[in-house]
Amino acid sequence: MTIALIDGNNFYVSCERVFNPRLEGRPVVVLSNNDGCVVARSAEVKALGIKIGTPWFQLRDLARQHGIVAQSSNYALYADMSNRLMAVLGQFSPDQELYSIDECFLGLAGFGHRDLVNYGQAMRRRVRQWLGLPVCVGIAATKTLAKLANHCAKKNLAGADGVCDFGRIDAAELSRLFSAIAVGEIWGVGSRLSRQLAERGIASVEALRQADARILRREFSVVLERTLAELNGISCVTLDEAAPNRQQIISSRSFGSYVHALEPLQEAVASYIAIAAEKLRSRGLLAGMVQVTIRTNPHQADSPQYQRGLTIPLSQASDDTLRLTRAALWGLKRIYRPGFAYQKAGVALLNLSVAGTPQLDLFAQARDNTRLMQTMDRINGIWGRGTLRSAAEGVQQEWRMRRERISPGYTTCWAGLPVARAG
DNA sequence: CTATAACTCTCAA
DNA sequence: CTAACGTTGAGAGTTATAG
Repeated sequence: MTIALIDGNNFYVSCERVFNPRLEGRPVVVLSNNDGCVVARSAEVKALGIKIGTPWFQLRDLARQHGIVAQSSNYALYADMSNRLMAVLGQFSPDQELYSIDECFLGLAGFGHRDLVNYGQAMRRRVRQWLGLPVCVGIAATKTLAKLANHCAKKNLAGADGVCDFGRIDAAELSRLFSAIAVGEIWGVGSRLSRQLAERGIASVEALRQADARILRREFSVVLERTLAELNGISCVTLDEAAPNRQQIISSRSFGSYVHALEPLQEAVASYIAIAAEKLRSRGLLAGMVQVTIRTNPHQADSPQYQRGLTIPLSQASDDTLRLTRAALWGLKRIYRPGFAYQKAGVALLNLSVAGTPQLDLFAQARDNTRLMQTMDRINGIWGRGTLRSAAEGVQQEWRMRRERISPGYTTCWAGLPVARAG
């Protein structure tokens, strides 16, 4: 089996640059929701040593000093660019697994072996020409190795020019290459495992590859044992083209500023339910349980802390925003305590089942507002989310998150387009 | 006791 | 100007609970 992993370079930053070429060559970061932390960095920012996840307010001086441009994240834009990216890459293989917003695997079985580097370069050229986005390509025998090859392509290791095919590198050179890569770069090896492995003298990819499977199994987990097999070219993680149905749908956000009273919390929870329920319906699912959570700011250690959640089972699975909202607000009332500065609320839809095969409740009373929901989704699909919404979501919504540096919805909203004035 | 639900921890992007 | 630290999803392993 041969698998390619294609990954966007600095994806969010690159999306911003497509529509704002003045950002080209300048240090650019994209911030998380609420303009909180750095979630994407241009090469110039990485060169300054700024780490992913750094709170933006800690960077103010450095940013001024180096002229760093910060953008609020614009997920509508990135999702739209992602769809286009996946469509272009899908032209290169009948077997495609969408893995994340900027990554996909392509199955390259039966593509021959000599031309794969060229084939990868062809992908890069087409994506660059059609979308303006830079990507890198990793090619290898397993998903884990393809991810690692992609890392090499990004870092220009082993003479890669944006494409790295482990199939073209001989065993001795591969060993040398792997000895120079930290074990934490491996897919599935996070910070904790890296530390524990290092304590046992396993610090590089090569060291892990040479490790004993039984010992890894005993001292760590099945997962790491699988990773080891994958590193040695034995495929354990299959290419999944059909995305499985969701097990849960979550919508949670921090507030733009602290919230104390119950009413704004109710508005936020109702709004988050509306978002989650819309996603639920778009996937043709029903929720059997609704979970609601609220919490204060855990970073503010000296102010009173409170965190609670409650899961509410529904008598009958539903995709009706109004019914789900009632359940969530019922739960919120039970967990809410006055006297705290709430920083975040969230909802989750759980126990999901496929619509059309409902578990009927003999004693069911209320009926879902199916037609109303369809109408609402259609209107909001045309005019934007929240155009038609339940009164529970509120009007002013002062708790809404900060997005002070948002770019226009270039591909998703007419108002976002720069207009050339006549005369 | 077992089976499962509920919860915690880890990882990923 | 202030003050300010993300979101969503999954799987494995552990603990609590029901029968």
